[in-house]
Amino acid sequence: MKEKNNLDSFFGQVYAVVRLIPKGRVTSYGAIAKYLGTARSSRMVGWAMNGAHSVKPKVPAHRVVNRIGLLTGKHHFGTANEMKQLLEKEGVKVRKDQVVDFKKLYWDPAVELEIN
DNA sequence: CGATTGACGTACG
DNA sequence: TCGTACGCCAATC
Repeated sequence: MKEKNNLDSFFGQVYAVVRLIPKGRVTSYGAIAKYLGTARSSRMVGWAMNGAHSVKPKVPAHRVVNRIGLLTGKHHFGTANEMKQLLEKEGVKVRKDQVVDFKKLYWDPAVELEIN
């Protein structure tokens, strides 16, 4: 059986925000955590993504990277190249497991969603 | 039930 | 500026 999105849980909120990430954009775990009000629990965002593969619709976890734009979670996609391919496919260039022009492609929900 | 780990981030030296 | 230590909270062993 399948569970609901668990939007009532911290994980569900993370999934919702990640799904709001525009194509060709990337964000960081801390940005999401901060948006949810748990900036100090940035690690929990990573844990939430751990279950992202079990959530539908699929969560574009490949758009979520660490603070320096490094594909730290690439190893969780099954294949490391998978994450890189997905990012490049959406227009995000990846160089040595690191997002190119990350600062320019950075999408902060705490800002983008606020001005909207 | 207790200790360790973890897809991070910030603080301190 | 770079390297190391600590904190956060949940899940796993």
